[in-house]
Amino acid sequence: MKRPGVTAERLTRTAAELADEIGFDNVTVTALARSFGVKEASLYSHIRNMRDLRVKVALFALAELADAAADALAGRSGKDALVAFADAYRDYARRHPGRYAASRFSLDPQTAAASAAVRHVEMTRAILRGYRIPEADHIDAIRLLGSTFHGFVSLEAAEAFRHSSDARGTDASWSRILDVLHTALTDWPPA
Amino acid sequence: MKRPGVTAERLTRTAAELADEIGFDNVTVTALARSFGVKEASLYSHIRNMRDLRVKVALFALAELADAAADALAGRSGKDALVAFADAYRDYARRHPGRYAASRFSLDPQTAAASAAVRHVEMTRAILRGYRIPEADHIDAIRLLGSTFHGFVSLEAAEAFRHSSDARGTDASWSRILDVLHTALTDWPPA
DNA sequence: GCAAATTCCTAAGTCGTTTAGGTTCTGGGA
DNA sequence: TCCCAGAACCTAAACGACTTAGGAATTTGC
Repeated sequence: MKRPGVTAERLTRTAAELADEIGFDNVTVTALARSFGVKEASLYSHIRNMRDLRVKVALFALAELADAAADALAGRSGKDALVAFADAYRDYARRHPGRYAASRFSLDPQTAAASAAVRHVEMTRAILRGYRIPEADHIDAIRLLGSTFHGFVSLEAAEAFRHSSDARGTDASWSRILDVLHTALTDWPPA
Repeated sequence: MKRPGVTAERLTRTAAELADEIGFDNVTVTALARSFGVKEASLYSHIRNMRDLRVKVALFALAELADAAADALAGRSGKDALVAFADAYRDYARRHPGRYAASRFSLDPQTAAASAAVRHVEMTRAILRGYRIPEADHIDAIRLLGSTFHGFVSLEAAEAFRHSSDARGTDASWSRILDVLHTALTDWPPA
């Protein structure tokens, strides 16, 4: 009777996949144990508790997303970089809604500081260097981009754009918004 | 032995208050029943189920937020209106984090169409009329503002800005972002 | 081939959601 | 006033999710 071979890593991966299928919040010990053909209690040899697992999935998703963004960014600059970065972000969220939700899981300070979230900020900062924005304003610009990307993507995921009076697709709005952001960064208003 | 006098309305209000204290996701039948001095099962005379209650709280929050925004908007126009509207949004989210989270609860199409969410869109559209933006682009601008506001506010709630290398407060970034949005709307790039 | 460490199990307790069905309170008509 | 219909509340119980304790089985390394 061979053992299923559960490990913390496989648990994290499977939880991430499950999250994409049924939603991050619906990933449960029961469902996870079932997909390994194992009893619930057995999982606790590998994870401390459910929160611990969610953190692991969050870190996994953050790293994966950072990798995707880095790939998209490679060799690009200026508006090209901005769009590629933004698209990588949105594509990931649409391809992996559960993992994206996981990446939004609120981490405690030290965990966050040691996570790939740092790379996200660094990449955003790299994009900003393609524009003439005072160093002191970078933090504001980073927050602007982060807010807009995350806001759009999460509203899109929640289908909050579904009932706009206008039947226009979200793709068109997205590229328009990137145009606007590019212009805004280009003509960054002085303090 | 006087009866507690539970009603759907009081349940909704209490759930909203509770959400602000302990978080929208942590509002449970048990906690709610306890705060009314009543058994769990008794709540089911007033609501169909937990999801039903969450929807009620979402509608309540959406309406309350729309009222606050409308107040803020009264008598203002141009950038003044934009900033007042945005501030109303952010203030509400900070004063009532649980209700704000509730207002993000994904509603089904018909419920959403009958909700105060419609007023939110209308108010945003009203603000846009203060700028020279082609009617056809309004939907994009609405989505831009909605994304940025929601994105900022939710990242702020998740304390995602906490560990930015820069120790700068979020207030400064917020007002800067509003400046940038104002400029972007003013110099709306042609298609 | 054995001992230790690991993996997995059973059993059980807690908490949250929900239903079924019974009891008690309340208001309005006879 | 009395009563009775319907509303408000209850007990009991099932189910699912999370978690711990302690034991059995399997794998690993010597």
